Amino acid sequence: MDKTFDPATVEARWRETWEQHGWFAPQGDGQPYSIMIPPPNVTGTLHMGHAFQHTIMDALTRHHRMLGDCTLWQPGTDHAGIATQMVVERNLKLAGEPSRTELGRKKFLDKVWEWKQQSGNTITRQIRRLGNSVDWSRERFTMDEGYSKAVTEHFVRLHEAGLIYRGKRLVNWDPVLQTAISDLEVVSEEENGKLWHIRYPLADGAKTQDGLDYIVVATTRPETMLGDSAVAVHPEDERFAHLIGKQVLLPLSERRIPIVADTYVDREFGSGCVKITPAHDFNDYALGQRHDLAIINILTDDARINAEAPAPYRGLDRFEARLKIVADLQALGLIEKIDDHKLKVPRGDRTGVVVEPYLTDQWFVDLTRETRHDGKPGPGGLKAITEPAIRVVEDGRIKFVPENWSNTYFHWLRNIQDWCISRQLWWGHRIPAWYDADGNIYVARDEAEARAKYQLAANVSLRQDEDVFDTWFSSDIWPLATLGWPQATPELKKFYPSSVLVTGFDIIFFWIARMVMMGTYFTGEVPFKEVYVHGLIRDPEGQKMSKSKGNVLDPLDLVDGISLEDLLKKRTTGLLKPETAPKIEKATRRDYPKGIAPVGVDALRFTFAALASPGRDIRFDTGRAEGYRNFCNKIWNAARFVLMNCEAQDCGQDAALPVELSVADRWIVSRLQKVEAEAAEHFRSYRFDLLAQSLYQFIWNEYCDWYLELAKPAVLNGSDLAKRGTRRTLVRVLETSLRLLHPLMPFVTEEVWQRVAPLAGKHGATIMLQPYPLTQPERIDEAAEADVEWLKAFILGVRQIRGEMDISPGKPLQLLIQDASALDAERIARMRTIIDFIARIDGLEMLAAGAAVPQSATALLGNMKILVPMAGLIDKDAELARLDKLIAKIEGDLEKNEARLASEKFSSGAPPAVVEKERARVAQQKQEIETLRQQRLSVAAL
RNA sequence: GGGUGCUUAGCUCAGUCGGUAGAGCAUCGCCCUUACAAGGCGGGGGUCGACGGUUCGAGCCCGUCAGCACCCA
Repeated sequence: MDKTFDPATVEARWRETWEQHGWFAPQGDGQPYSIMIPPPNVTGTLHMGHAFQHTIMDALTRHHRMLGDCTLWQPGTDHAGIATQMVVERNLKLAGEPSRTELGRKKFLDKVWEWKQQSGNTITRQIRRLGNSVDWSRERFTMDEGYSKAVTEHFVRLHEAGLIYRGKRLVNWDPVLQTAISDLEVVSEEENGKLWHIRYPLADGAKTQDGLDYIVVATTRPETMLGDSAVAVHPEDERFAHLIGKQVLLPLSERRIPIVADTYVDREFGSGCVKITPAHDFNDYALGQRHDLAIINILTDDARINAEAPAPYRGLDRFEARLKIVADLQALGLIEKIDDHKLKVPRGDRTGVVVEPYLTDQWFVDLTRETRHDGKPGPGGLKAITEPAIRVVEDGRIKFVPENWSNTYFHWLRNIQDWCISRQLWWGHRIPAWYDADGNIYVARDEAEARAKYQLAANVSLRQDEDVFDTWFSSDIWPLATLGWPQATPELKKFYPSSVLVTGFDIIFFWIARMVMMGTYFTGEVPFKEVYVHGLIRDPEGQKMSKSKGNVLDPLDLVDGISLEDLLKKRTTGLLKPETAPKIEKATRRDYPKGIAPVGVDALRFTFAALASPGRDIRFDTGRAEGYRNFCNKIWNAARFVLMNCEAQDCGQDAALPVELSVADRWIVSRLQKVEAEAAEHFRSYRFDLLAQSLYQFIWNEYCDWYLELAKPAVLNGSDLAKRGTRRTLVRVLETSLRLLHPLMPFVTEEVWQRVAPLAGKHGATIMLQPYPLTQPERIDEAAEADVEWLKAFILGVRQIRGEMDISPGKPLQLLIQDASALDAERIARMRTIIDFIARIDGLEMLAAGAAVPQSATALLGNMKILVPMAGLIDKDAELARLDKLIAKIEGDLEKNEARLASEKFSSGAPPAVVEKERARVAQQKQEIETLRQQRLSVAAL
């Protein structure tokens, strides 16, 4: 074996072997365990969030596979309608090719498929590199034929059940993409704007209380006044009570519009009068419905002023129109004042342009009605879809981890709106609805079925709806359709419901809730039993990682390493705002002055696991990853040691031969049982951080730091029986540790296991199909643990003297022991070989109580004094300083403890056992101080 | 405005049942000791955000406040 672990070669070899052997596919007749991958965007690339999420899913998958479950991790990708269409459009533009609209629908879609062929395997290749054990033979894409059929099917069935309707509604309209987008795709942030106070003249000679012939409305969007159909005041606002029912003359448009009263109006805001534009504001729309107001749309699809508006404004962009309107109003003397104003501006999350509330025909899933929207008998969406989706979480059929995410889920579902599922895009599942010349709608699985179903003559010409479904209205059946739904396949029967969904909180609404709705609606069963919600990966400053901020990390750059120059290049090329490059460069130089050192996949995965504390985002720390790379190397070298000492030796594989187990052997086996129990518990509770900590601690601090050292004397000089026992323990504990660790660190464990397993009498083609270690409580040996704890304390005492006296570790020491208890003496006698070896002792003398002691440095172990004679070795002042430090430390503690014990409250209030423990501690500390003081006196007297 | 989470060593984070606060990285000293210098051994480093309450005892339970982050309106 090489002296250091080289991840790259090991990874390349194993990920191919595993996949080629088909070991990722479900096998055996164990109980089913399944995880559906949250399908990444097919044209995307792997980011840190994926790598993190996949680490967790792979750990769970490998764990259950090793437990003998029939385990499926279902992979696949999503077509990501808007995102992909935008990417392809941008590529066309960059390449100077014809635009989407110039190409036309069919040719454009060919281009998208081309792009998918070309870049669609980037992300799956990246997933492979991380060793993720997904069943590639079952890979699905949401635009696959079978999947698309399922999407159509679920739409048609919902439609037949009266849960889908088409209607003219205000939607969020992205004027660049020229499509409706959902609330969830709109991000509203506070921006600096203006509040225009505009005078609306009163009609018919009406006057305000102050005798003015106009009222003032305040608006943040003056251009919408072209579509005003009323002015509203609060019904209890005395200032305007006499004007309710009167009319104003809308400036510029010269239309008469009514003054209405509605409690929606905030009397304190602006002038207390609000202009009402039902076609261009959600609140105004609702108010307009209540008051039966006209709905006047004044915008085109690309947010220009349309022909409804007065001629001078037609064709102007909405922001140009705003300028002109304000100027014209000013010229007319109708601007009362203009204030600075902060307001929430809604922007499309893809384009960043201001989104318009816009009145269009769209398809909706009913989620809010008690009964069917079409008046036919049967439940509406509230009863049929929404309430059942709430109930399955309430009654525990779905459990969120951490639990409190269920509140977010409930809150959203209890305030839900109908779901607009149509998008004015080309890339996606085309809506299976056809229109005849009169605009009648026919919904069916295809045109032929539509004709048959609605008994349409062959000569009736039908035109299919141009729109496609919202991408989430296809991934909502991901757990079903990937398993073959609507067919009742064996896979569906076996793996649905899936065991757990692993995902980020940001898509609780987008995806989780919708899978629950659809899964439960169509099968009566939940799509997954648990939802593990993980945090976000952030940069070292705690910022979200994003391309535009230039702080993204490619997980594979951590795996392979990257130079500062290459990282800079990656982060600053192709920026939407090239002017941010210097800032990005500065931050990058600060965070990664030497670039990023390669750590390998195992270390990256282990880092994610170690940082995966529940309910917490992760600031990614490359230092931590490097620490875990060292852990891989530690394992590697521990294995080298074990192999050097055990290969071609008798390692006790033959169970018939007798063995002798040392106290160290029994200790490490006992500790192993406890770690196995912890691992099981931490997997059960999704505490990957604690799991990582337990395994790291056991392997490094117990197995490597202590057990390998303790084993050395036995392996070198022990009897044949002892050698066999220790070799067997060395090999078995290592082999077991590798299996324990395998779900987190698949590569290094596989590579090492291949070499170590035969020595442990294990034979198998791969560690990934070996049983996961389970605790055997009967092998816990508290006596051995106590012995070794004592032994470690003994050796620590000697090492502290060495360390602080600057005595070289190699220099053999003489020890004197005084005031040993019978147990101390017995332990010394029994473990003498180990003590001599590890502490480098070449003489140990038990002194009688009260015997004269030469000048020595002292360590205490209980009441026992471990003395290192000073002659020629130890500096008097150094020893005095050391003793003073020790004494001061114990005195500090003692003072606190004595005060506590002296308090009446404590001795009468605390449980007797606690008081007793405290007494014993105080007595012990007093004794120690006394001993150390005497020792100090005798050293000082030198 | 409503909600959630966070605040612990210089940095990144654990801390289970309330019983004297831990890890990694960084730092200091010694050591290239036969698995490992990506290492070994030893050390230093803390008013657990603030205040109040419950309790014999609070990092942990309760309340108030501050700061930060996110979600919803």
